Amino acid sequence: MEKALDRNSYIPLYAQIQQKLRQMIERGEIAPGAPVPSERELAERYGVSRMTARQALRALRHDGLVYRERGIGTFVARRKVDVHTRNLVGFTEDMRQRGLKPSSKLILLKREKATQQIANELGIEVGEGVFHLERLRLANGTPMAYESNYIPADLCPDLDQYDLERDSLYRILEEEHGIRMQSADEVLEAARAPRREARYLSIRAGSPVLVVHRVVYGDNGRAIESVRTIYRADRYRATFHLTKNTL
Amino acid sequence: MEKALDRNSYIPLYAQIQQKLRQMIERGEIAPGAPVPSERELAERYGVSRMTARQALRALRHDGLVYRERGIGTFVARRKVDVHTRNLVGFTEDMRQRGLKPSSKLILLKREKATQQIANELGIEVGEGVFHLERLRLANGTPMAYESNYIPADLCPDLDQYDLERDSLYRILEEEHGIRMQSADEVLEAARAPRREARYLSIRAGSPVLVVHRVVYGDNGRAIESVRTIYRADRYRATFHLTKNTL
DNA sequence: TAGTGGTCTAGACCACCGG
DNA sequence: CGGTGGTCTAGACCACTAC
Repeated sequence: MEKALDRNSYIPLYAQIQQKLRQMIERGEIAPGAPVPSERELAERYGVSRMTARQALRALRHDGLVYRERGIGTFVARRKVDVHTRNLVGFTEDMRQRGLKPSSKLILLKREKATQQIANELGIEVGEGVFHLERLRLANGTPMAYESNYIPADLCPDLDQYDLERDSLYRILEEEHGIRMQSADEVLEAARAPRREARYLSIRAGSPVLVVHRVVYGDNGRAIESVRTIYRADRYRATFHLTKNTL
Repeated sequence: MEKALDRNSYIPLYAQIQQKLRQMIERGEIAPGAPVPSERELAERYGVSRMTARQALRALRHDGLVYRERGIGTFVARRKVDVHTRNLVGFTEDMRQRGLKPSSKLILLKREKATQQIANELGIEVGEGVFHLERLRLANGTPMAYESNYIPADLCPDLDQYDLERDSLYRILEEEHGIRMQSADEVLEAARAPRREARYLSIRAGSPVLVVHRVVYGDNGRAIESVRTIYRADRYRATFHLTKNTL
């Protein structure tokens, strides 16, 4: 039954329960609309307090996998649209979740001084060092997006030492520099493709594109990067799951 | 000092604390980057347990108003981009949050039988009754978006009795029929404006538009509506706040 | 009435950080 | 060292739902 939790693990108990339930749901062992074990049942089954079981269910609800009805129970959500949940991942992971093979072509990697606008977005002073990174992003070998990043240079002074065609920026920041993303603000708009980016994307200048501007914050509240991504409108749609903030 | 909570209110204690803190932050009484009272301090100040104070801070973090650092404290977030948090609100409330005056022009309100696609999106059977609602949405009197809704008819059989030019659909569903939204899936893409909608929006056919498809779920997990909104790209940008799901 | 989720208590230990 | 947030306990009462 593999019901036991590892109480010595560095993974919190609620996260272990969450993980088990997530697997059961994603494998289809619990059908959409069918009930998930109640808080009290989970608590008894795994030998934890009800508050701990509750935390697992709350996280699943936040991800949109279940919905909860007072007085009735917790049920597997019946999703109607394709959802890749878009949980604060980079291009590399985003493409993988969509079943596509990501790759990159490095266009530019240069240390610059922050302009007024970039400084503002990153919460640093004008003139401070930033890395400016531009990459063409491909999915299964064809152009998907054109991405322009600005990263405060002091966060990662050796960024130009890495192979940013093959490596993931987020992986470098997280695994090599211990910088973890915690949240992000995103602004999405439709626009006409500028000539230069259109050429890289193999589309006609003026074609509609989806422009995503994202500022990512680390767990110390500092802005980690400001990135503008221009997606081909015919190849990319952004998906989100929204919840009422009664957490 | 107005520190007291109303323990007889139907508003939970954590929500009352959350509300007070939110006000203080939005009024600028606590500067960006400055610390918010700690969990233990809030607990003592308001005479609640630490778990209750914690729940208030967790909700504020989910909304992106604060960030938390283990071993240090909780701080007011330094936001870099304009954020209207887009917390599962309708057009009416969205515009108000942006400081614009919303209005509507009713184009169509008709009871129809669900097509395969609509039935699929709403999780009902093909041929079941749905209301089809189309409205031109204005902000400060100028066209902002063209919206096409489908709502299961059994949720609100008298929908055609309301004045949907002046009333908010979400208000009717919530206040008149007790149907509360709980979550939604959204898919955003850029496209060219179709001729018909372009005319309503006063833009040229083929101009770029932002297309938002949203399926809203109620607190019983049922789909409440499926809506496609075509926004003028030059007037509208969608904003989101994303958080790592470590709630 | 029995079961559910929502809220709340009054503690506890831990890892982490600053001085 | 004291303070912070992160986790966890073992209860409790409530509103709500279904039977």
